[in-house]
Amino acid sequence: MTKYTIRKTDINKALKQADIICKRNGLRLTKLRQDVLSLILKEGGYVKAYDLLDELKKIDPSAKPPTIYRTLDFLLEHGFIHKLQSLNAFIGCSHPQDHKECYFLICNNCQKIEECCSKKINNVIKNTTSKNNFVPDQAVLEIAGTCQQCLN
Amino acid sequence: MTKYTIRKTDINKALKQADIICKRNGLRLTKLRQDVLSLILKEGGYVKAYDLLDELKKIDPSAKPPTIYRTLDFLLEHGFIHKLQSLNAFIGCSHPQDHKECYFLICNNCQKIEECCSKKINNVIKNTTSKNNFVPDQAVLEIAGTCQQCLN
DNA sequence: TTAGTTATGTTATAATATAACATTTATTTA
DNA sequence: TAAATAAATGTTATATTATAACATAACTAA
Repeated sequence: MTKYTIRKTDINKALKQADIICKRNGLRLTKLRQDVLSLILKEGGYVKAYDLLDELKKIDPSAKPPTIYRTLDFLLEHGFIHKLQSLNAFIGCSHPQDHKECYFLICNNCQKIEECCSKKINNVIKNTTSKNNFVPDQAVLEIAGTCQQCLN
Repeated sequence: MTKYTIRKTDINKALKQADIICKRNGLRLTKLRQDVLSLILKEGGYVKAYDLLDELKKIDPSAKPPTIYRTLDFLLEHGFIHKLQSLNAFIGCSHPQDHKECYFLICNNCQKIEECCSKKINNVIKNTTSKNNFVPDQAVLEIAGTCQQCLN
């Protein structure tokens, strides 16, 4: 079990890492993309697209829905963020180089998100798909419930 | 691995089963709820809420978005259907008495959905949550990719 | 039978997301 | 380096998904 939780101190690290990955892969981490990624990372938890748009407008008043959705698409495509399908929300990824899929624990009480990626989960997905002769492209695993802290 | 796929011939069975479950649990399977469940089951694959609304309007022209969403909520709550979070769509359940959670294989090519529920998946989810001291309420697992038939 | 609850009707609007086309900026190549 | 190409962003409009709020009707239990 590997736990990842983004800390404020890790934001710059994550931004630098994104920069490196982009350079290595011939991707353009434009100011807009940096700004949006930075806003998402700063948030700490998950963000809704239109809340993010409101934040972005403080930097660039001309920003509009396609501005944010296109940027989110870029960041998603290259693994810098993930989409939480059951919340229609987005969250930064602290380890974009490690893997494509991320699995999440979502606390219904405090809204905190915990990544819960593990090889065991990867394996059970692999076994499930291979038994069905199914070639997986993307796996979404989101477990909602109550986190440790909220249980006390 | 248990595979479930709804066949046309199973629709009536599923409707009757829903009826029995409702009676047993003091739930009211009203005409509206039956109609909507029937429309979803007849579809075979997944349905979008507004497409369903269009179908329902043929039976009840006064149907409006809240009509369909409230009915979907009832059907979801009692496990007669499931929501595919990554598609914003709904699909009938052929075995509502068996379990609450359903896991899905989603073919990006032919749009066919296959349930892929298994104890192994249940177990890995249990292990993941217990290691995190997390009390799960609902698990979403949706694996998108290419199905067997579409590979040929 | 009337009080309470559950379900439905209805209007309006909120929240999420994309299509389509114009313009600008970066990259490639002649 | 200039022109051609590709990639990113700007902009308008609209599509899609979902819920709030309040009125009425239908069932249920006392």
